[in-house]
Amino acid sequence: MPMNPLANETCLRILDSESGTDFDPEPDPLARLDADGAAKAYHRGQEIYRPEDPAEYWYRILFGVARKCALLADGRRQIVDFLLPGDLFGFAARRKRHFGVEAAVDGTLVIRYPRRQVEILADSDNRVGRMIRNMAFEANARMQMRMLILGRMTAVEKVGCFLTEMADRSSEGPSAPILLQMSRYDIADYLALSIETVSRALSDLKRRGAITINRKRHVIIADRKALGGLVAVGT
Amino acid sequence: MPMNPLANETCLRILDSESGTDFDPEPDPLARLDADGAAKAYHRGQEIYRPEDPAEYWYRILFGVARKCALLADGRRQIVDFLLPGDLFGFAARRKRHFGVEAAVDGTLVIRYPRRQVEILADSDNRVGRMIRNMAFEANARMQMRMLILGRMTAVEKVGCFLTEMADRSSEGPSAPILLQMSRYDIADYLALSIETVSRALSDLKRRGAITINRKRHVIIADRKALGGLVAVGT
DNA sequence: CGATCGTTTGAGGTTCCTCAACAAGTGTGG
DNA sequence: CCACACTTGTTGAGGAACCTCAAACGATCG
Repeated sequence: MPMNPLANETCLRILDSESGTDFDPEPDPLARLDADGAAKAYHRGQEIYRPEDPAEYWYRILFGVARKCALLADGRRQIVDFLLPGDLFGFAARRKRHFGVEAAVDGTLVIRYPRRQVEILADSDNRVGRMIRNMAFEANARMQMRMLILGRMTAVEKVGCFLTEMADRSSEGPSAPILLQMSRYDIADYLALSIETVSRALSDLKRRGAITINRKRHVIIADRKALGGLVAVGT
Repeated sequence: MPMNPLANETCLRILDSESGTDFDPEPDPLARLDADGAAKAYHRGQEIYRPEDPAEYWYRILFGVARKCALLADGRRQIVDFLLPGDLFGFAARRKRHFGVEAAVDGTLVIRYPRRQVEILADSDNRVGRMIRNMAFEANARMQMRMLILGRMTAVEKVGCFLTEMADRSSEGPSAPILLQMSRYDIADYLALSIETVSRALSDLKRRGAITINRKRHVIIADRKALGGLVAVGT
């Protein structure tokens, strides 16, 4: 079945205790935390947390885009994940993180919860615990899909997967035109490509009629099948 | 600080509720499950579960090595993780998995727990829930490190990281000689390289004196610094 | 208007993959 | 015991994919 590995996975990243988890009536138990949360706006490039910061908070994007990234000493950068509205992030076992998170666009709005509060809530209400576990499992599955993309796909396939992922994660639905809020630099570091290759891949997809592009960051998927990197059965 | 990103992360993959997690006295609450578990031996290449199987069990490796992998329709394969003794795997939110797991060596011994039992235990004992959460967070951090390796490292760096990872995950300690139980094929698919490139990278490291190799699968790290891909601070 | 940033496109170079041959180890059957 | 097939791993030659360097373009902003 030809499908983008990340498609239809991402819509349920957070806040979706329904879908398949058994017996979980309450839509969002974590909402109870919002009273303890502090929201803050960030401009593009501003750090939300650093890898060396003690992991005393969990965060949730309310608006905008953030990037979770790792840096090598010689400047090589890998964006591990894009964080979109609704996404919860910042957990760490053992209080230590290994990645930094920065706003990828101006005006990114982030709410912050004290980790202790969340832990206490999780301990007192096992639906919360289960929800957090499932969230972590989902995140894991996504990361694993991304490893397949990073490791075994060509440049054009990577960009195709990226576009369908963004379409599927869009709040406006998977068929809406895609507004790429992040720069080509960010896309390149997300896909482990150079910006030039990203640009060429986009031009290539456009030439083939798989997408149309207006105003540089506005992409419409014309032929979804022409984009997806096919994921196979597991024999 | 020059360090292998995966080094010293992996020793605490499972069974380590101590280390940094706050207030968790019991060493392994999951051990209580062993009564419900069924152990089984697998030969090399035998499937432990398929991606399309309903996720009704969790598994733990007792002996041997397993590989979690994804397959593309045209034969491209990505090994997402190697599972070593002690590693717990097979969780999925929403009962659906996206990867298969197969034994990578003959005689791999795996114990299987009914998912319901684990869930019930997690709900009844919030130390278990916390432990599972932390496990998932650790797994996540590892996957993210692997993305950096897959995306932004050269072939030789990848192989170097792989060797130090295997050394650090070895039950015999990080300084013991490394017995590579998996084939070059598996290593290649783990690192997203071709087998030839893996072979050449190993020869290269040997030529430089970073490692010595006897009997093809027996590697001794001579100069650990010469292997590691340096992970940088997060600005 | 010039300056800057983000993006595209081209030319050339590097890394890694593919194809191929070969070597070493292992098991099988005569 | 050897011959043989088979698997696994190494090494070389050539080619493809992607990166680097460079130039140019458009948009935005002072």
